[in-house]
Amino acid sequence: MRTAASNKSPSFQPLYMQIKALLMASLDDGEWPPGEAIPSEMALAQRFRVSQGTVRKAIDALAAQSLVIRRQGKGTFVSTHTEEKTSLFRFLRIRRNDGRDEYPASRLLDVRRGKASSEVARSLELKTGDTVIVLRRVLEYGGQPVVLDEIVLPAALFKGLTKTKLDAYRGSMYSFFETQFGVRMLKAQEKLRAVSADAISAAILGARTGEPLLAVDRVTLTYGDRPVEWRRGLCITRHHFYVNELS
Amino acid sequence: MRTAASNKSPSFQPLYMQIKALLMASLDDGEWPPGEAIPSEMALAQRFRVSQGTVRKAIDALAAQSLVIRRQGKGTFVSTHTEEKTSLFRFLRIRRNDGRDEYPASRLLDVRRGKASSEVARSLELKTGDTVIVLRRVLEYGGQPVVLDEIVLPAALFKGLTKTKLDAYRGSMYSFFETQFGVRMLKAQEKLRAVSADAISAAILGARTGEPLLAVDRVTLTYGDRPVEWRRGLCITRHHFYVNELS
DNA sequence: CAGTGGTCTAGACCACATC
DNA sequence: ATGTGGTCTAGACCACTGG
Repeated sequence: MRTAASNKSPSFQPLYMQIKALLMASLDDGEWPPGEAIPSEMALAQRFRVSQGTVRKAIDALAAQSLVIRRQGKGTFVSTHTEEKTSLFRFLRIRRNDGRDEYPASRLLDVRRGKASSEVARSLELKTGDTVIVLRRVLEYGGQPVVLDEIVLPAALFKGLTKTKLDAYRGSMYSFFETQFGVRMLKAQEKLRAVSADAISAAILGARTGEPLLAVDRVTLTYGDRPVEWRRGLCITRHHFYVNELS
Repeated sequence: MRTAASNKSPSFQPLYMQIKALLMASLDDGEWPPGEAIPSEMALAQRFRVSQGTVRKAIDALAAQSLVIRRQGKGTFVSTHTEEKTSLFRFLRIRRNDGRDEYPASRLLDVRRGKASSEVARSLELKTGDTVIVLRRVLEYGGQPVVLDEIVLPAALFKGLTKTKLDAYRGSMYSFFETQFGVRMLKAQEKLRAVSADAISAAILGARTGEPLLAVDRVTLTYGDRPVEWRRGLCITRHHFYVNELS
């Protein structure tokens, strides 16, 4: 039985992909907030008038992208940067040399408004000179500074962001963005290079000027692959490293 | 209808996972060589006396780990480092700053036998002092040296590897390992740091002594997560970077 | 216990590749 | 025309969670 729209061969898209797109649109709209359960597979099957198996494939595809998390016996939940460590620090790749697990503390240095450089504008799909918010913060492991981040955000999406508010917030930065501004960081593209520490960075990180640092440039994307954050992290890799899995 | 072995609740494993394990064992045995097609889903379903859908889930799981590649209308193929660019350079994360696609040429410097250091022994699950083969090679982009690799292999797995044979081989190093020694590189774990160029590396890469280099330590695994390669790459990131996608 | 996601099956049909 | 993987359905049953 086919009750949903049929699709002849040219530019064919499977039903479950169409369902997936509908679900993604609802997620983008905020119909189900982060951390909450989406309707059950049966309920969604009725809503879209397809079989449960088709909804299942659509949800599987969303789960593969970490947009939702399935929990057997409980339901399917919109993923979030707010809850346990594993989702709080989903994008954090810095580890200790000695293998001990440790999650860093964040210390905010300053928040200012500025204008997008041409490089940042290109990355964030803004016009050069558009207003941006620039944060600097340090990640500390065991009290020692390890990463200096400069974070650039489109001002239009983060109206009213101030140092005071961020300092008062308890939780990760992405959790803050998610709960206070409804901006959800879904995936990111990073470019890594080795650079020499400049005097300012060296002072903040307790490094020598000229010491090699790992530079991590990140563009973070939300629904529809819209870029919403640019950041550059400078990491001192004396006692830490950046981890990656290839497959 | 359930014709295959049933499985009561304690330490339950789904049928398709058992099938997946059987398929992986056959892959490890070399029953179907890299690049070749495995039997059709229907044939496998009959062989294991399960439904086609169950075989499908097992193969889907293998495909998700890139152990096989599905090609609609043609079959399912054992993945390889030998064929097109995309699989030849599956593990290569170095890109040009200007965004142009380019695949590097490899220039082998030397091949020698040696003894495993304690660090290498730990990574490769050998005993300190076990015999290893050590290669050094340079990756060149547009004729310019960009990466200096030191590659350590357990001698027991690569008997008869010589510089002459490797120089004569046309194709990537992993393709060489796969076709000549039956050692298949399936996944890898990398640790990245920024370091200062020593005099030797600097000379080879055309860098200044002390210039920051990206150090990429890699342990590569084959079936059963057995480590079969340790390498350290030193990359000059003036005109190139290491790319990574987070999700 | 009821409700959720997870597995397994059987069969029909579609899209793609090859002959 | 045939054979491959890909989609979709419907129904049965299993495993996990929470009241």
